[in-house]
Amino acid sequence: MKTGQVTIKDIAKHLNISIATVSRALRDLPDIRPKTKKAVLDLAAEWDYEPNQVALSLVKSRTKTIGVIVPNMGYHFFATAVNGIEEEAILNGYSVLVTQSRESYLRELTNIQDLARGQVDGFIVSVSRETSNYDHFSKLIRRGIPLVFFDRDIENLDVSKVVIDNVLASKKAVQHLIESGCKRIAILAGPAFLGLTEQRLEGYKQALRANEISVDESLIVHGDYSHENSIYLTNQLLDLANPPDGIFAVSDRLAVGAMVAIRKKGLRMPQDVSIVGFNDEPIASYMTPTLTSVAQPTEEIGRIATRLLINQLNNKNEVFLPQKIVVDTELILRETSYKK
Amino acid sequence: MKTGQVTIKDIAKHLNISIATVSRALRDLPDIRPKTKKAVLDLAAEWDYEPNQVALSLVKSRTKTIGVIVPNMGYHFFATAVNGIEEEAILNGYSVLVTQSRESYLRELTNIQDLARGQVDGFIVSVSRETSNYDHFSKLIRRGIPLVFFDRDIENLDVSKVVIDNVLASKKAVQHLIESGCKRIAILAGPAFLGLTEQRLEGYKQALRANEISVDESLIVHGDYSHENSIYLTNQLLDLANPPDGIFAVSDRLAVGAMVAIRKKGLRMPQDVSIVGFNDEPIASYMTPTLTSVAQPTEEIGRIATRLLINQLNNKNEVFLPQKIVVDTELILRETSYKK
DNA sequence: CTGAAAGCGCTTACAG
DNA sequence: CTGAAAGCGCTTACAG
Repeated sequence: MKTGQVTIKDIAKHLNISIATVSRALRDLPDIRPKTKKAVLDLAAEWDYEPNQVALSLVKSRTKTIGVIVPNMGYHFFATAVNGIEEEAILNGYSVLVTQSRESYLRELTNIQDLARGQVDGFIVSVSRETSNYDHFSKLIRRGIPLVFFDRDIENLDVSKVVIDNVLASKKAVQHLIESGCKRIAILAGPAFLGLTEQRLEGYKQALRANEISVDESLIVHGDYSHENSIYLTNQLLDLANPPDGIFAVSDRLAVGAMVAIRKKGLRMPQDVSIVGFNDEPIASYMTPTLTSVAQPTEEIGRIATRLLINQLNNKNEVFLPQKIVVDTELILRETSYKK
Repeated sequence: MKTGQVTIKDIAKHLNISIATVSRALRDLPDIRPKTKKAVLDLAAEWDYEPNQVALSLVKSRTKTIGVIVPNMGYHFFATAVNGIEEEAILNGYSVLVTQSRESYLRELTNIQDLARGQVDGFIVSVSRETSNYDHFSKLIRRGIPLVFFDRDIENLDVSKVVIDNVLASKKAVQHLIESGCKRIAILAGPAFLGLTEQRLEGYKQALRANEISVDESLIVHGDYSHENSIYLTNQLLDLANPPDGIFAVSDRLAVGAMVAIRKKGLRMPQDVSIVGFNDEPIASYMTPTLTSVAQPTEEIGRIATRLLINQLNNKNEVFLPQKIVVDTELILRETSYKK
């Protein structure tokens, strides 16, 4: 009985054959005497032999592993997207290595650098809120390491991406609030400087303009996605001399914070204030009242991103044409807004 | 300008020196002529050289990577625990590779097998609900690959673990319900056959017995942690001829489902039914009414597990004594139960 | 059907 | 201060 990690060398020595023969037996290659093969397989089983992937990766110059970097797995959206990525990766014989940037540029940078040292064949990334320097991505491209963005992307970078039409999704949400009778609609717009934030803000403005409602800057508030911040911002809105009667939150987390703040003020939803969230997380159905929200096909987004990446990986020597896939969203009507 | 992955061989050739010298220059080792070193460093920077971790791992026979296997990152508890693991790992120069079993034994098995092929130095695992065959863990131990359990563990296996005292935590929760006036207390007990389920059920029974309340089997219901299932089970309880006036749910997910079901029946909380959940997830504070719940130091649990594992990794040649760390829980009182 | 040799990208004694 | 050689665990032509 051998202890510790068993190698083909150990097996070869014990059986008095060459490592090449052991390798062939283990991989079920032809041209091997049945008796030899059986001896190798038996001993391998007895000794719990497992091929060393690290050695294999070195020989093959590929790891069959995809690196995924998301801001935070605690966000339901990312946990779901990663599930889609994993499913699709497994289907194609790939493993997935997930790391979080925790919204820190530095962390995103080191995660990329670490994994880019040969541990993964390519990356699927949703950019951290803090990231405004894109050199780490450019370097990846320069080094020929495939990269696909999803959800939060970066403009002007020659990579594939899968996103939703944020302008349109946001416009539809605000249009719904207008149609259900809201006159003063505020937006909890998320972190400033995030491309996604700007797009959703743009959709908000477009909807107002289309209905000849003037944009009131005091109804536009920015901030991170935390619960506490959302409560703080909502109180700020409700304390205005002329408070909003509708709030569009660009995430369900923000919407939930808003609901808690509104309830605490003794206001009713949707009678006093209507709310629309974004992402349609499970919590939208758990709240009282249940929350109207913009749904994205989150798992599918992960799957598409994975397909794009694997496709690029499989055609590394052909010319690469970055693709931008835009998936549809759907407004799910619930109790925090009037149906129309 | 070189394209593709640059190696020390490329640099050595271009500079007309040996790879050993390049290696030394890159790693800042002594005994190297400043001029040589500068030439190497400059070229490495120009060419975006990154050392190949795969090759390094092979040479060093260790990857400095910890494999983590959890049932589901979508559960807030595991997302939080993994955050703790990551923090502690980074602090010690380790990377973390996270995979999900998705509550599937088969998936847990293949995840372990894949990562055990040299990709990680050790494992931190919370066992899948389905797992009743432990051979994959025994094999790990036999092969000398360190393993630490947290939350959901397995008895009679020679490994370290970090857990809470589930019997005690559960007993305290039920005692609280009794003290706040509940006469008929039901338990949403989670998946049967999970060690953790049995322990929490045992605590429930102990609390009842200590108060001379007889155990009514119709008030004990099992099932998975899904929202739909929780609603179904709660309806079943509420439809009893003699329905409960208190429910102890062994997870907040179950408690939230129960709350939705109770609300739909037009019952009030805590006036008609009191509720206590488990884990004290953020959602406990978002619900209306806010949810009383048993809090565990989840991040800290992850950190402790990581410390145990790294410690074992650093002392591989010494005799190993498995440790069982039990951390404290705390009952957080909120609106779904009467304070006393 | 089997083995010797080269190589994947790196580190590490050992010479000089 | 630098290089040649062996080795980490494996695969892959190439001989025989």
